[in-house]
Amino acid sequence: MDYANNDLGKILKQQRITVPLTLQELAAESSVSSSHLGRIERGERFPSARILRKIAKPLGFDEDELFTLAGFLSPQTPGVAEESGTRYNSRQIDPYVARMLAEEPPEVQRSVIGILSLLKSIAKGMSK
Amino acid sequence: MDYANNDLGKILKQQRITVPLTLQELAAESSVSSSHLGRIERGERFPSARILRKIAKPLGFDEDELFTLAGFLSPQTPGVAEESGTRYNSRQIDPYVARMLAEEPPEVQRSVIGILSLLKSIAKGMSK
DNA sequence: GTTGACATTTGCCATTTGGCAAATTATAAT
DNA sequence: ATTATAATTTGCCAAATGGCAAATGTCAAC
Repeated sequence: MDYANNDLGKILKQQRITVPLTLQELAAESSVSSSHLGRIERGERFPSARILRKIAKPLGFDEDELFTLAGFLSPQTPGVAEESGTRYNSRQIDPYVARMLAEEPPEVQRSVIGILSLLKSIAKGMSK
Repeated sequence: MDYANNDLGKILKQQRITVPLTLQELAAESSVSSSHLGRIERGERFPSARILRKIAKPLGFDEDELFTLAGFLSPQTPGVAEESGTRYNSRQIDPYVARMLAEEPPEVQRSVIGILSLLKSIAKGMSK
């Protein structure tokens, strides 16, 4: 029924009023229909990422700021943090190895793992 | 008809294969149906922000990394970074890479780095 | 009051998303 | 080979998104 848990709508409306803009003006600047914007503000619709992105600048929000408000992005962009979910292994990464790997861009890091898996599967095949 | 312009699907599949995970395993870890994941990979569906968020961690992506790849976030938006505290200017180890490497004994970890350096020196030689 | 110009809301609809279950396609194992 | 089993794809569907146009509200000048 009444989708009550509506922070986002209120925040958006508050910001629009503060700017100030009318729904139609915001619609014009963001290329999102005013009817849709209105529904979003009063919580009848939930904006997609595409819509959020369009209205961010006219409202003076940073994109990621809005994404976080919408719950699309977690409050803090995680660093190297580990998370529950998958069983954690007792072993750790050799500090020297970690330092060397950390200097490589993510795609290289992943390629390294890819090669490692490949070598392991080859080795496994040979022993059999 | 064929939605060809599909970077994201390929990237996602590539990463899933590299990890490696099956669609069903990824489905289990992300709580997204395997059929939907499959369609996303081959470009028949486009993932919403909610879905992207769910699959980020199992695939070893940062959330904002995926959002950027999906075109939801403009490139190089500095997450929540520019604020006070640690600006993590330099690189880090990809969580997935960390997890995989941690399962290997130290000597294997070091060998991996050895191979990496070797490859880099070869590449360097070639470009000259 | 009435009129007119804006602003917001509502009705209706096409399109998209995403899940479930059945069908199809690999992949082993005997 | 022939099963058995796992993995991927397809068919179908409910729910949600978002736009357009018509309806309703609001507020000023007359």
